[in-house]
Amino acid sequence: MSTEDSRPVRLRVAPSPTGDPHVGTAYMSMFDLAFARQQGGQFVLRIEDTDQARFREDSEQQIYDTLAWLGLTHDEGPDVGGPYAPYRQSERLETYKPYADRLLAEGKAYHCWCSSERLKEMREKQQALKQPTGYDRLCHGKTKEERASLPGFTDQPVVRMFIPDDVDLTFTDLIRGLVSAPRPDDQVIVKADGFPTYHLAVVVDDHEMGITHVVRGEEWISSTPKHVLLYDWLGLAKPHFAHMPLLRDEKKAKISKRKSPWARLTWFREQGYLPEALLNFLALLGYPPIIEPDGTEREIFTFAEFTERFDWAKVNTVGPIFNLEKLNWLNGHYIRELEVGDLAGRLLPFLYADGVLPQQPSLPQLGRLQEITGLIQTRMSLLTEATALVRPFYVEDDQLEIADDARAQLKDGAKEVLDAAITALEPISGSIGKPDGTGVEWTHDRIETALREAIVDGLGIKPRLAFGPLRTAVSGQKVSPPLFESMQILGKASVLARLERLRDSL
RNA sequence: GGCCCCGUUGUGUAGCGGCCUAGCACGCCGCCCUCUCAAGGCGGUAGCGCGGGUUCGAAUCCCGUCGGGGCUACCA
Repeated sequence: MSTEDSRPVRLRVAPSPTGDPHVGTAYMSMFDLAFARQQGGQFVLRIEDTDQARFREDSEQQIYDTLAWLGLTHDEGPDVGGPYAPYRQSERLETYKPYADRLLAEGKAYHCWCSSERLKEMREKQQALKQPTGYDRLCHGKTKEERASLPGFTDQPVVRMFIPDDVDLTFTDLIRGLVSAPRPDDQVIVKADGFPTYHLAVVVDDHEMGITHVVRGEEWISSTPKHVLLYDWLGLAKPHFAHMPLLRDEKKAKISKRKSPWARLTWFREQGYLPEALLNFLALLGYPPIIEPDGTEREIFTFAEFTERFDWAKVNTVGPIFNLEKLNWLNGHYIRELEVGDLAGRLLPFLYADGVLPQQPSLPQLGRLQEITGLIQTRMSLLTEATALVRPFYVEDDQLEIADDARAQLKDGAKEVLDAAITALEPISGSIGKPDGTGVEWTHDRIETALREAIVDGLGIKPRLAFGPLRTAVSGQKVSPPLFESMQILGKASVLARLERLRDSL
């Protein structure tokens, strides 16, 4: 496998549009892209839609959207075109036919008219006898007429590979070294509907598109001998193979969209994950952190840093379990690193969706959001968590909902505390100050000082007890962003109205 | 069942024959800070699946065993 080493490096990701894009697609794409970029090569997106039964209309667009969201942009693909178009297998049907015909003509493949019922029966019999399953070659060497007289015949034949006895079961993998794989069955390469199966299509397309490195999940190891055989039969240069470990769920099974919500790529965006956090997290699965020159490890890094040091040999062979807790921490970390304005902007779609802000927020509303964001930045691990924290700042004072648990924790002295707070805050001017910036009195410092004097010193109540009722009054919640800063943002009128409202309800 | 891949704390990983009384991160627990909750700081918890070898010496090499996973489709 060295004759093709001089070719420009080209990698591809080849998802099937059979539903929501899978997180594994992003995982593969990231490693593809990293290596392609490092080598100055190209990254191709090919849509493998040969399975007409499972095809889903909107799936392809979602693949574009989610990969773009993650910044895993392809150089060539159905949507952007490229020198090897078309990039959709369903549009390349005529491409595969000559290859299949050639195999047929050379006796390396043969027609098979066996009905699916017969094949099923045969498999069950083999299973029952504890035999390895595999096609029994009933159709091999027979003409259609000869075969038609036998049971289990269908009119439309498939094409099968005729696997030789001495088929090479080993191949070299970039990640695993020398790998041996199971002996293949007489694999179907063209279906009765004329569509190629994955095995034929992938080999032909990878060859025609000049793919030099095939990166895919570990589940493909067992199919690789078939592909190697096809390359050899067809006289094509073989690509390098890299079989990535399989992402697994907490039960250690291959992650599936059925069982794990996070198998769906769209889920992450919906949940309020940052694409940079997800990417960083994915890079940590089955791959070591960056080791600094001084020997310390660093788990937080950009895609560019990852790309720079990327090495296939460092990819682990163990399937990592997808651990949401670590992702959540990472996401929180990335949120904290964001510029406040940037974060506020990313919050907007969620606040619209949750009805906290109108689609066309006013300038003051946006200005207030900027201030609030600074207060809640360390208090979220997901963007979706902002809603509950932000909402109290945008509801009318008499519409503020007081949560049951917040009301429940109010002690007997709450009314007294609220009264004292109102009295203490009344004298502070709520004016917005002079144009030169002076004259502002309603600041969190002033508010805090006044309240401490009145309640902690004046009433002799411990701080944590003193401010609980105020927090409940102002935010309606048991926990909230810092109280005095919140009061500053809300403004004097609002704060007093809320304090009075709670007091009056007691 | 058959074939193949894999096996370091709960999770992600470092380790590639002596530097390991096994490091780092997340999680968890405790303390500090503190107006709540976070964030932050400090400390703690827990692991080389097991059994044989090889070797002066094994988490690192070999064998077996057990365990997990994948494939076994006219799905990818």
